[in-house]
Amino acid sequence: MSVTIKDVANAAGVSPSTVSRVINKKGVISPETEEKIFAVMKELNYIPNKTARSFASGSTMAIALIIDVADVRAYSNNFFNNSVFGIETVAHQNGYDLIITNGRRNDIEGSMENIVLSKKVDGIILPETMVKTDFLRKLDEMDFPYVILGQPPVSHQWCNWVDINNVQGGALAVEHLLDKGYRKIAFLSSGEKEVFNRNRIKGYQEALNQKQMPLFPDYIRHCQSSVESGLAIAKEMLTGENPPDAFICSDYYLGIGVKRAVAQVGLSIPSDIGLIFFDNSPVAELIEPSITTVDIDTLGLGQQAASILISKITDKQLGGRQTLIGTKIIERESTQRVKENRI
Amino acid sequence: MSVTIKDVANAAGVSPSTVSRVINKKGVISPETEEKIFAVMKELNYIPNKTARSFASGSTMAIALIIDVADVRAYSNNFFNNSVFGIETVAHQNGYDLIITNGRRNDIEGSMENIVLSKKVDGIILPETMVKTDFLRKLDEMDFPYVILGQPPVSHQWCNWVDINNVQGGALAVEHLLDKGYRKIAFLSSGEKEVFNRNRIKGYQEALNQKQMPLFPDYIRHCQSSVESGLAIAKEMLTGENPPDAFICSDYYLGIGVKRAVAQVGLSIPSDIGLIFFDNSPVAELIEPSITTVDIDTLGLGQQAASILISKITDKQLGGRQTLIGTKIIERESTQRVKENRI
DNA sequence: TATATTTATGCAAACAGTTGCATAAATTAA
DNA sequence: TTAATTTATGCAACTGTTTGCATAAATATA
Repeated sequence: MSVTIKDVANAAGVSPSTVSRVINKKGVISPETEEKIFAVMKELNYIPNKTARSFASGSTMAIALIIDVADVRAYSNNFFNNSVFGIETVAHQNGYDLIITNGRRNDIEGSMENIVLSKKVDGIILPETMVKTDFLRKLDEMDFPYVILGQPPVSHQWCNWVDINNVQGGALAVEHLLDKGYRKIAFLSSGEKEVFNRNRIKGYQEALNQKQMPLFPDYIRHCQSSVESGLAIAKEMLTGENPPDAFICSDYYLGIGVKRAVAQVGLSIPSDIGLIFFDNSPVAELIEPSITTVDIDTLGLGQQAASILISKITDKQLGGRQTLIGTKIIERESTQRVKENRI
Repeated sequence: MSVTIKDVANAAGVSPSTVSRVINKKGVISPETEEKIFAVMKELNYIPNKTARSFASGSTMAIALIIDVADVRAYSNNFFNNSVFGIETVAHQNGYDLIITNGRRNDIEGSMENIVLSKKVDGIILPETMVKTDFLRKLDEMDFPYVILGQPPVSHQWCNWVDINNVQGGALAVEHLLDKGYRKIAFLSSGEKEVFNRNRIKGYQEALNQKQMPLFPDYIRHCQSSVESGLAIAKEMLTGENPPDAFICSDYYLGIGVKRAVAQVGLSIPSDIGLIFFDNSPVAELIEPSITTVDIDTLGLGQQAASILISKITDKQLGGRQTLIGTKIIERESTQRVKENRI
């Protein structure tokens, strides 16, 4: 049917093992033999059969990304998109194929069976939200390489993980708003349980403390990730006692909610109220006023995760790597309390 | 090392072939034997080795999606996201794994080698933008299953492809605007070459003809996919002779550009100017006024593509399938020239 | 009861590479 | 010149599963 290593070997007058060694650059081969074999491979259009190689060598040269639809929205619509590109790019550079598999809520065991135990891939990347301690323990027992996107439970804090530096993001947002003259900064989170929200709040609190600003407990509110939720809570806060003069939101749905609330109570952004949301979605620069964001490098997140995973596959002795990907403020109109002095 | 089919066979007192037949539900097996084997498999935690199965059977139970970063934006940010979920879901339901591989502009041959010729997958899905006629011809010669997302060149119009019904989308947009009382409808495309733009324009023209409305050639403008481009061209049209009173845009960047242009020339949406853009991005309902969109079912696109591909893999005799996925109008404020009579 | 058919299972080859070990040839050291 | 070492290659086993063919046992048919 198709050309095999034997055909190449016969045509080149050598044994299949020699051809194999040329392909894999293993062992010592005389320059003439090597040249000859390359020529024959080209002539016969020989492409090694990946399945056979995996089978014989025991390594699949593939990694899997396990995802859950729910996660995709956790960071943003671009999260998946960008991270996948990052992962795929690095994987490809290193000769690995990328398999995408949906964790299908709570069926992480299914993924385990489908991908890990069936020897389909050499390593996996999985989001923190899908982590179950048992599952990680099994992986550890098997010495199976994995990297977590996000920060895992404390029991596994020394495993390989990569996360956005959400603490820093929260702090940067506060510092930026203080810089711009806002003094009463509220934080709307998209959920109490999410580790990333907790970290952002941590950064928010630390920055306020460090700048010796008062910390109002009821300025931290956990909402759902929706425009309606953001609108309702922001409106309540703005019309209550001790209203804030700025909001940091965990995602753009909440941000849009705040924007509407501000309009509804007759105030305006940025002169009365400052607004920042996390994740530099295209929405931020398309609406009016444009919104200052905390940019999170999801592409870098994916690249880093893939890179660490591949290192671990290559060298199983490698110790844990914990990486935080820095965030940065992208300044737009929504935080310009004082008109900018443009040069 | 790990449990193999032999271990199961030994433990159950049968031959490996019998175990294999149980796993694959092939041939006739006595109920007692089957039961026994299932019990042993469970007891030993036996998981078949996928690589070995692929190797022996010649089918990998995997499909690949070949993408190019450029395409991701062609339809929208959600295109990739949603389509991938659609593909993955259907693939998984049928026992297939999904491999994502970046076509890396113009290196479709590289993908061919990496994925197709190396026997890594049983079939591929690839976007029309990556299609090269030679490449398809090679696939045809090998009788290798593939499905195209979008409409391929005429030479391959009878191969398997799935596309959004862009002609219908263009027509629906026109009909909706006419319904709402707009009479001079312009179309801003995101590029002259793109097949989807040409189809949308075709639908636009057909609908206008059918409704016996005049067709102004300079109402069709090809822009770049950017806010700036949309703004510039819309402004030019609005301030020129014979200004339109409505715009259909190929994507939301152009749509936002039009929105800004309308504001800059002192008109307003929807009372003076109607606006619709393609692809129901979240942006559409977050900005003010909210924008009527032509919704394209990218999830369905992916599902359908995977479904057809798998049918083709299963039955190579199967003839070509050409599928158009219907679009629909999602009505919002930007096309309410006359205040809606709410009940 | 003998023969034909069906049912259930085993045997062994095949899939296409990789790799440890053996070995012949070439080179270097003694 | 012989022995030791290095270099280059081949041999053959091995990876885990599938599957065509053979066959024994059970059942149906004559």
